[in-house]
Amino acid sequence: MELTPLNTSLSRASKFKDYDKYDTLSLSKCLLGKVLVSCHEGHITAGMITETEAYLHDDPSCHAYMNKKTNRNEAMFMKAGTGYVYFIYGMHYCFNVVSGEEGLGEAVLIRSLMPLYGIEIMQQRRSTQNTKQLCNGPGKLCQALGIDISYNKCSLQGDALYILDYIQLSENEIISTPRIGISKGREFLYRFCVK
DNA sequence: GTGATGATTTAA
DNA sequence: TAAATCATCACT
Repeated sequence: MELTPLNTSLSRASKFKDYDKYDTLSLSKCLLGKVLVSCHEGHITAGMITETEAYLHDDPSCHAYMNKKTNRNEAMFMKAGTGYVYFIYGMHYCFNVVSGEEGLGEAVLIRSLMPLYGIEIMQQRRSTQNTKQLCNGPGKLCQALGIDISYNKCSLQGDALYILDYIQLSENEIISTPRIGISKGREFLYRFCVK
């Protein structure tokens, strides 16, 4: 697929708002093909979501498993369409979209993007020219889009970080596999990728 | 206060 | 394959 500049189809795309209309697994698939946009320190960067993972409330690998609230996972219990950002391995941020009923504790981890806009800024932030290496990992895409802990608990219906409708994918264009980097809950096929 | 751990990335 | 690197969490 060719990279598309923001000034054509994206400028006419509408902001996705129906976070509370989907259960978490549906939202994980629904977000594939949409575009995550950040306006950070005066720069717009954006990429199409190509990989997601679902974290359900009754799933042992979920930060909110057993309805356990901690300082870190507080955002997961907020309403669908809230950003949940956490810091891990002493150096990386991961970005999630809170989903499901408010108070339930579910989210969709955004694992990979196809860079679409602000690629030079992403290259600067990531310290690499290699476009394929800009957003192909949860920590990488956060660095590329300037997503840090200040975006935790932000509304994704605002102007700083939001999602645009873009490409509508069908079920047979999505593949499901076990999630990456977890020790529990490997039996669930909760990782979704664009074929 | 202490110690183990982690939804990762990078370089070797 | 292993090191980097530290906030977060549970608690000897």
